Amino acid sequence: MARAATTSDAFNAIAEPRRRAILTLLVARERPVNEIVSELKLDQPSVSKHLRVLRDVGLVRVRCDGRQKFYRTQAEAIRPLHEWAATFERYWSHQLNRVKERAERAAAQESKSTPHTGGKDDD
Amino acid sequence: MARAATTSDAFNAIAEPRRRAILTLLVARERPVNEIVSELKLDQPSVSKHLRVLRDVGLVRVRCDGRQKFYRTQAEAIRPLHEWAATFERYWSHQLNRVKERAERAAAQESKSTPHTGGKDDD
DNA sequence: ACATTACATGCCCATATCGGAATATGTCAA
DNA sequence: TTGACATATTCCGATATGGGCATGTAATGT
Repeated sequence: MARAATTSDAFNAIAEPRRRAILTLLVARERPVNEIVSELKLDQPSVSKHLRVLRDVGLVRVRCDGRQKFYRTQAEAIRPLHEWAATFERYWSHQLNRVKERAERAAAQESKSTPHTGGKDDD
Repeated sequence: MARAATTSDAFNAIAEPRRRAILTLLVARERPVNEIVSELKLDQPSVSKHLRVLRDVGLVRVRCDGRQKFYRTQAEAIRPLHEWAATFERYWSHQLNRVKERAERAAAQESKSTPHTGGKDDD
């Protein structure tokens, strides 16, 4: 087997930096393809292919008007990502708290004696 | 060119479902490799390879003790992902609000006449 | 009808991937 | 030293990718 298809998942789809750029560009308002091309300075077939991937995983929607197609980010599709990442939030808070506490202890010590070896801490 | 390396980015690294599983498993407490193997029912070389990728992008840290290596999720490394996704939060809220408003208007109308064509709404 | 505009798709190629199996490295124990 | 245990790395093959370029298709204008 090889890597999972880019279209298999929102996680796989957003791994590509240009696709993230496209999503960012299209979140505020819909835009026709040529505008994405000129704005991000990619060539048109490339943009179309990226849009295809994003479309396949529901990260963008299209509205057709004459010969133009207006794409727009489907923000809800990013939510699962956000929620998955949020799962880890309390843990990085923990770590930050530990760092903070240590800094505070160090500062308290600093004003008394200036030691060079801190107390024995985890991580 | 091919797809960007899995080790090029946290975004690329977490595209793989098993790597996400590993991160989830290792966030609460550190574990030796064999425990990851038995817990997730993957074979050992596979786990070692995934850990290598995660390590390369700073998503896990290792502590060596004798012949064992204890891995643990480095939660901070997931933060950029969370923040990138959070960028879109207000937009999916918007959409939800619009849906909600429409539902409320519809409900209000419902109690009066039961029309079949709503007002002209965007999206 | 014909040219032009706006996108989408197809083809080729170099590359990185993941799985599987084997093997290498490193540590402890007898 | 020899052997068992814990983990890492390597080689292989199949596959999907993204860039570049050409071509296809649909809608508009003249």
